[in-house]
Amino acid sequence: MGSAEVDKHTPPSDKHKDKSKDKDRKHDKEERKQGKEDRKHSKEDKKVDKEEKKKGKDKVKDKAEKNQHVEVKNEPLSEDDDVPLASRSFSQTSQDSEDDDQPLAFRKKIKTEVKAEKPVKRKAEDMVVDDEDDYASSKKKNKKGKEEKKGKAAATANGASPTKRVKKEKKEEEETWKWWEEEKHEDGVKWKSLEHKGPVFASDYEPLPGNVKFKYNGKEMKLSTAAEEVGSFYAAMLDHDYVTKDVFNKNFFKDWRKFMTHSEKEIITDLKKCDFTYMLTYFKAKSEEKKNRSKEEKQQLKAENEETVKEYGWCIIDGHKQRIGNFKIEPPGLFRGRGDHPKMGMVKRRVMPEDVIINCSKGTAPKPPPGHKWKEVRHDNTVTWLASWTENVQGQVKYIMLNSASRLKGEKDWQKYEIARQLKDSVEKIRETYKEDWKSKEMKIRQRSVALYFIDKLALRAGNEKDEDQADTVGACSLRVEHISLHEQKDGKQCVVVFDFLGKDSIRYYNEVPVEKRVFKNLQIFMENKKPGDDLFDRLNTTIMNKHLNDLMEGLTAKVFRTFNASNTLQEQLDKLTDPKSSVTEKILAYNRANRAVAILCNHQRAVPKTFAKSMENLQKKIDTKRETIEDAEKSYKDLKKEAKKTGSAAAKIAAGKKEKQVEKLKEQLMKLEVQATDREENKEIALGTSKLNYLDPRISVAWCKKNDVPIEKIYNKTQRDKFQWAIDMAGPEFVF
DNA sequence: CTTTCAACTTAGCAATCTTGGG
DNA sequence: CCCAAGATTGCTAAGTTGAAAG
Repeated sequence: MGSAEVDKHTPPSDKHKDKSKDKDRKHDKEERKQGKEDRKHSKEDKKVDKEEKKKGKDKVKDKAEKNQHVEVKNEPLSEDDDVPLASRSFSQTSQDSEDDDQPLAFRKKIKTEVKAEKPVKRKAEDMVVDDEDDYASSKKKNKKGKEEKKGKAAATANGASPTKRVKKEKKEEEETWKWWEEEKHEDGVKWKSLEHKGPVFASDYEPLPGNVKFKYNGKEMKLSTAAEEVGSFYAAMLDHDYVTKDVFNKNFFKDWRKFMTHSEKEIITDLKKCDFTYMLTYFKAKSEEKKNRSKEEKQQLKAENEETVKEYGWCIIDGHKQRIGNFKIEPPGLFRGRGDHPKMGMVKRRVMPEDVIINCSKGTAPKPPPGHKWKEVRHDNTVTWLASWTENVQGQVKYIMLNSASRLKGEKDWQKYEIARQLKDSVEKIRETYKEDWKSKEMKIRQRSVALYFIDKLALRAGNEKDEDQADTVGACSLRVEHISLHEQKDGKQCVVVFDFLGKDSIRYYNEVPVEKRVFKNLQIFMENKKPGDDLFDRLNTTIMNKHLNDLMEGLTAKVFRTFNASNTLQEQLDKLTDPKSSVTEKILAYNRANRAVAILCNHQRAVPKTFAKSMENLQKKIDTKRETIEDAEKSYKDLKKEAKKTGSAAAKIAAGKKEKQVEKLKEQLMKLEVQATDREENKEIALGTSKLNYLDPRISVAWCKKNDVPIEKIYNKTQRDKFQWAIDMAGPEFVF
């Protein structure tokens, strides 16, 4: 399945999230809203009124606050909305410097501990991976050579060579922990020991210099720090599309007023009368300045960043030092929702230590920044996060978690693909079952089976129900009547279903799919007597679906189909497209094409790069000149050959031979360029990264590389190799998904 | 049962870094 | 050496899922 559909995703002309189409959609939207209202009532006011909802949320907040105890005193959070962003002053810089003294000892200790442990862990099987290591280290050596040159330059400038030192240390850390050869934790336990330094907070707001003005109604006005900070969030976005949107402006202004002083509130009543342009100009100048910094400054800055990574970017989990994924707390700013988000423009508050829950081993809690306290310190080893806080716009919990190269993430990833492979074994039976269910007398079962068919055939997402205060997007279970249209005949095909809806991230999904007659009939029935805004599968939701799936196979959920479908397609396409006799370049094109088939299946799109046309043009130019060069070279080769024949001189023969080789080389270069052009053109509006990172069993790619003598780094960059270390190590050329 | 919550994966875009050609 | 195109990384929003609460 899949491969046949793969190419059919191409809609007539405008398959992509054409943002320009938003306007056209607005009309539909009104209708949908109407439909939604109807739905709401027909479903007996499932959705609580806003008023009530708010109450509910407050309740939740109360509860959360009651929950904070342990190790730290309860500091009642003041009504968050009204706290000016900068009201709690806390100097990041002073914290940094203070922490710098102590942690050093801390850091050192970590290092020696880790080092001491490693040699013991390394076993004989390490030989297997040694190729990799060799390659990596030789590459590093190269890099180091370069670095050293740079380092020298820096040395002359700084009197020291910081780069060199940093590099060396990096190398030491590089020794990999082969967690995949170790025993797993018992169920539910995620770690035995966990120690870290806590998150890094956003730096304090720096008030604007006095000469950067804000004008209201044409008159200069000095804003209070809090109002200025929030205002500057908006100012910085003045060039962005967002500020043309009503919802954005309305939300921003409403929230902004909460940060104003009483008198500011009285004066500033209309966003349209606000003039932020001086602020924007100032920000632009500043970023320009930043760009033009001297080399020394840039190096210095880089070194400082590396220093914070070294200090806060790592944790020790079960005795191993592992990288943290996002150790920085999100800075305050304006919420940028994707698509038509009702909350866009709202102010995302500054997060303080008092908002943050720390999770770690007992007795190892990091110190909060001076003058502050953590909201709570807990020691829950059934979860993987190191710190968390609740974000104020959507009320969601945000987490600090490990990097994808870590054991915790890798093990889960591995397990995910193992489940997908299990599905491969039982998918045929499952398909038989749901096809049988298309005939069921029970509506619920028939809806379920049709939805499952979509999930399986089209790799649609499950499609949870969404609240009114989120962008309106759908997936399989939440499709509405308006999202599909049925055509008995279309382009010479029978029983065609046309899908047109916004999925995750408001990315448009458009697809014309011929389906089995039975499915078609069922859809007709499901749509009977319904309005466009009504649910297509009104007796179905993701919980029902997943429960059913779990009965079919342990661990099976809707998203496993996506993983399975993607990985399976890659395997099939690779088998089909790879010519063992072709060059590495061509093999890589084949790989990219297989990858692309998956991306199309999963609807992973991207905006056409802004520079696409130009870069294509450049490439074409290069190809043309290369062709000319080849022509010339061939001509002179012929001449040389003639000459050699005529004179019979050895020198001439050698010259001819040289020319011949040159021609060959040039031809190969041309081929590479042409392949590159094809690849790029085909990739214009498709994003390969997401599937590569999240859906394709890395062992398929690793095996393919090994089998076809393609170096792994042609397929995976450094980060990806780190993430998939387990697969690189364990998959041999014989692996099949 | 329905709703809410917590935890974790998946997603595209923006910012930043690297590279390679002039 | 410089610059822009291209590649990589960072960021954080938006999904899925299972469990708890109501």
